Amino acid sequence: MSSRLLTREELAIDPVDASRLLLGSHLEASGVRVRIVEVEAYRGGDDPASHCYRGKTPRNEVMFGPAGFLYVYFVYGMHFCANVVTLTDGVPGAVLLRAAEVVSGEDIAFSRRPASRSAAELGKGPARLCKVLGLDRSQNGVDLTSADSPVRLYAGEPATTVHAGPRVGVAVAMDVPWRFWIDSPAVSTYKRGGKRRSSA
DNA sequence: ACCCCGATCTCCT
DNA sequence: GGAGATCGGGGTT
Repeated sequence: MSSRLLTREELAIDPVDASRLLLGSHLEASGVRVRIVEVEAYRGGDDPASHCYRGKTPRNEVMFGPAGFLYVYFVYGMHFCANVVTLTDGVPGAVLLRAAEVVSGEDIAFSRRPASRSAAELGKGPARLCKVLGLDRSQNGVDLTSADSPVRLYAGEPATTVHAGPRVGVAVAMDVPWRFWIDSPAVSTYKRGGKRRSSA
């Protein structure tokens, strides 16, 4: 079981490179530990799909800060999604955690998501992943690289085979394959970019 | 004040 | 496996 925390220096890289680093890494919070199996890279002003595309706001502020912090945002009026901030202070970038396998604390994970009908389903999706780890906006901005932090990120086995494809639910920049995943039953099923397609 | 955005659950086929 | 319903917040006007 990997117990080495990833460092801020290791994470201060382009989110596309950080994605490969994060696949296979472990995230631990409130009694549950997961292995990341699917992520998406987001940049800043040059990435129209990014929360930071139009500059800094109170919500995306954490993405502009130093690497190694957790960026949590609210979605659909009832869910949360978690990202690992990358790059350096002043340069926005993050990796969205889309899916993970529960490696310990499975009983707690099931208690947080009673609707799950299999272990693979526990963290199969960005909001589900947050749910099993107990992540919400109160953890926005916590340091993932500190042993004292409520949420910690550990180095994992380097991924051997990494798949890539377009990001989920993103109607722009369909040509950039910045969704990355490794083979796992917990990888979310790919849905083509939103069915609503305005003329953008 | 308004518009746009999106993940999951629950049926149903 | 697929389709429809569900909701609140952020950003811009």
